[in-house]
Amino acid sequence: MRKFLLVDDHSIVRSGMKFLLSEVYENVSIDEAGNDVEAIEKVVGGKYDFILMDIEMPGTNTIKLIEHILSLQNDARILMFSMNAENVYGNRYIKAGAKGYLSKGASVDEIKTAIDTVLKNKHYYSDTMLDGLINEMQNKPKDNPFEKLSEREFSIVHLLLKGMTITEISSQLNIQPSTTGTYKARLFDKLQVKNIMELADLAKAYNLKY
Amino acid sequence: MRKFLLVDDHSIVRSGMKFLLSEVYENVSIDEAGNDVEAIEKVVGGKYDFILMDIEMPGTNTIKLIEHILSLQNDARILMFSMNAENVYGNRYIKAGAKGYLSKGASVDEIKTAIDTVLKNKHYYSDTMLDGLINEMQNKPKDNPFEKLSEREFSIVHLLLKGMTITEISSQLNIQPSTTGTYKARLFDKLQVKNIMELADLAKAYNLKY
DNA sequence: TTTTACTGTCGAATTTATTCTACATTGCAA
DNA sequence: TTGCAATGTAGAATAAATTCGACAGTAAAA
Repeated sequence: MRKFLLVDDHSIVRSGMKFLLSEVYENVSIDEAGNDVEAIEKVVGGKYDFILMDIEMPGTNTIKLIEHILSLQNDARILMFSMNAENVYGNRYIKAGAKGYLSKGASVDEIKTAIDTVLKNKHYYSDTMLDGLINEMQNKPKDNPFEKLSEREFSIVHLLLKGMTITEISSQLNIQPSTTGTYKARLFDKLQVKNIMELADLAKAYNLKY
Repeated sequence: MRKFLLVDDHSIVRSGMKFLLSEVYENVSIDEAGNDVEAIEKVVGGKYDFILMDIEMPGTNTIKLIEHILSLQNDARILMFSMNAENVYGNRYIKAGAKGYLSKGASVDEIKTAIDTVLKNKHYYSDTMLDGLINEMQNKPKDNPFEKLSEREFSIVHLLLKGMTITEISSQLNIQPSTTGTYKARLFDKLQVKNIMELADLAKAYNLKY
């Protein structure tokens, strides 16, 4: 009899997953947790063969939760999933020790594949996440990604974060818009963000003062 | 034999709901739709006794979908639900003709209650939504600037907040970039913001979920 | 019932941003 | 000391965003 644990704050999702799992796997008992505290309680109560965890749970630091669970059961097989759009920071969860990441668009079949993969103690990555992973592997990340920026790029970040446009920045710094554009492209690349919103998020995540 | 329809882009949620419903109600056939087109197709194919619909579906104007369905079946009993945080703007859906609104935090029991209520052709409101409704009835000063936005503008805000570009939004919504631009300008004007950064701040200030 | 205000939508013109390539500098590692 | 990688900087070409004027439909107000 294998034991599965579902960690998600949406009871509907838990029910859905439970249904799917019970349909595919025989001889499994499926526990549920609606938040981090419950999750820890469950894991303290006994080891699990598989843990499926939602990434977005209000008031919960999922990374810490992963680490905490792993400290209680170091061979835990955790599969993360997100109900929202593709999470660019998916690899953070892998780094924290999760065995895989499943994104919103996943079909029921893909979910099953992912679970099967993780159950075999292998890693599962959605395609979109693979890119990010490879990228990161290729250039060993410094703890603070903003440290990778040059002076000029850094100042552009600040101006950008103030909501200034390329033209405004350009005239303030007395350089050509194309130059500013180059900086922007370079720094977006270095920071692995796709738009200002993500830049802002990242800045907040590293509590960059601006 | 009653007919239910589930409209949601997450297959997991559909499975979950299906499971819940089939557990509670006997003699029901449950159809699924993953987007607006499928939903319309289903409704055209025959009336439903109950329709459960997710509020957040990419590329779908839920309000329009409600209206469209109602135009096909004017006695349709539609219950809206959201996987995201409490939606302060739930009344929009009621106004459009939905019979009720169920928010993220809903427990399985609450979901059942809601469905039962709607099935009896009565309205169901989550507590948090009631406050908003009462507020509106009392004509309290609506200090929330987002209330001033039109439906279309509102959805643009969301997409914008996701970091999407004008072009991306335009193709997702199947409208011209110039149109999207017009909305953006209008909503920026209504909200008195100058750039996305300010929009994001404002959204956070009024804890607009996105 | 006419008028007015708001909406959803565009096209064209214009302004901005982005991309790509390029080229000096400079610091540092081989 | 050579040589490469990172930097600061542009120009040209291209792509995208913005502005502006317009128009029809609708709901609300007078």
